[in-house]
Amino acid sequence: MTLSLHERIRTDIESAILSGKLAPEDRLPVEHELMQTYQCSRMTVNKALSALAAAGLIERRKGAGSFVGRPHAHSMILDVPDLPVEVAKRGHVYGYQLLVRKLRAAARGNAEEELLAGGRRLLQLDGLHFADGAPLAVERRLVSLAAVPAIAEADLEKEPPGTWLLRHVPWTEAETRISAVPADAEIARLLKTPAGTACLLVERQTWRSSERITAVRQYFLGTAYHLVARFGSSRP
Amino acid sequence: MTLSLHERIRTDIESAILSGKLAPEDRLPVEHELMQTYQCSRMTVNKALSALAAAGLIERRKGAGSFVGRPHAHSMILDVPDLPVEVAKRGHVYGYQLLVRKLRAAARGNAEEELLAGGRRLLQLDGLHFADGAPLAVERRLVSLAAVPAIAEADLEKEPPGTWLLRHVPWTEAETRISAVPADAEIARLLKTPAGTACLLVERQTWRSSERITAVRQYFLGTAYHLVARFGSSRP
DNA sequence: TTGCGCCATATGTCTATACATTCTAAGGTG
DNA sequence: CACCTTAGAATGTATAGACATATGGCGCAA
Repeated sequence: MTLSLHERIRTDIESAILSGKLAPEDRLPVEHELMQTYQCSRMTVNKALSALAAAGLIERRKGAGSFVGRPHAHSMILDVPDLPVEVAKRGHVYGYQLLVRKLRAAARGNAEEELLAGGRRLLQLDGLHFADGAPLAVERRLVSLAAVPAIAEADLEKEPPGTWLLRHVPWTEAETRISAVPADAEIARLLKTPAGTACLLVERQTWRSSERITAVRQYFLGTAYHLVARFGSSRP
Repeated sequence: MTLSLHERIRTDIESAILSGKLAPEDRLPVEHELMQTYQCSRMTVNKALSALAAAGLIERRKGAGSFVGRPHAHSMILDVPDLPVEVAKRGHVYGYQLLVRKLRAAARGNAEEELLAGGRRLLQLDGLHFADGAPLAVERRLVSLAAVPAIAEADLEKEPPGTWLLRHVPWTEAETRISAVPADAEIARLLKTPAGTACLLVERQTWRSSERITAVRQYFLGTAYHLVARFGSSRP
């Protein structure tokens, strides 16, 4: 793969930063120096530096120069995978079974559900995810019909609602809460495991510019699933 | 705030996509059309579209055109906070107790430990995190003395090693694995909870440009702690 | 009808230049 | 010494043009 010039400049500086050759707060060469170094026009250098700034690796200050940004030491990139894809990637056969499909109003007094419903009805979708035929996770999802009317006609028997939503509904904001809980009687029955088994609980809500789209609770069998978050080196 | 022209083009298209006016797989106007629409040069249009492509909102195919991308599993930002700070933020009093401080060689046959040690010795640091006096998490950490010789002299009785490392050792890469496990006998005893209690297990390794620095396992009391990850489309 | 090659189309990259905007530091003044 | 002004430095934005390269459709030939 031959890199274009601005890509080469970008990766050169990127590796200098990641290897520690350039420390946080260090000043980068100014654009005119890089023009000399790479024998190219300022626009090309600018494109490389702008990309690094967009990625958060450097900070550019008009009139002052470009500086290596401090690594925001407290935030990592968490991949929020599509389950069928993720299961396949781990070499298993994915399966899905829809258990409950129910059009209903928001539960009275449940502020979460009322916010999600937005005055209209909710579609409740409960289901089971399987890996190699064994239960992997129980999913309880609510979808706002106000936000996604099209889902009323979707065929969700084979394709899990998460995948359908991923393919049809763009979102602008999402929040995921991760915790560990013991399986209650029903979760345990569905996952074919003793009650009290440690489960990874993933709760996620998604919005499209302040309009709530869906809220989901996924109970993963603790021993069968894990999430991975990364910082660094995985930059496209 | 007055947007520059390429920002205006970008946000125009972005909102058209997010609002659903432009559906996934739709074709965008070609660059020359946008030049007409906005009465600007091709470079300006190109900058706007390139930014959208870098953000994953659109896909550009040389020779074919630009297309709205399928909404895909966005990566989310996971806050991995410093525990003392996080506990204080939730309004509790933080405490730490060092249980084990042991200089030792890597366990024979344990590939993980041997990689971390890099031929030299490891510092093993086990401890307990408290919130309002109640056990919150058990931590088992290994630090490479090859990478961080200074930690041999650090006072780690009061300050947890994670905080010390954060303040003294820059790192470039980290990987966190999150799962749910039942507490074994020892974890349960330390957390003052029955054996088998659901615990959130956070395993993290950090590197400084391919040199391993530290590996840590933290067992959180499931009912007392959770992690939050966010995705927001608002770019700075 | 099928397959191959060509060409219009669309994006990718780069140049050279121009002017705007913002920050820094030097130097002069009270 | 403190404060203000100002010149220069550095990035931000935009233009017009040039050549490179991948794509897909159309027409021609076997």
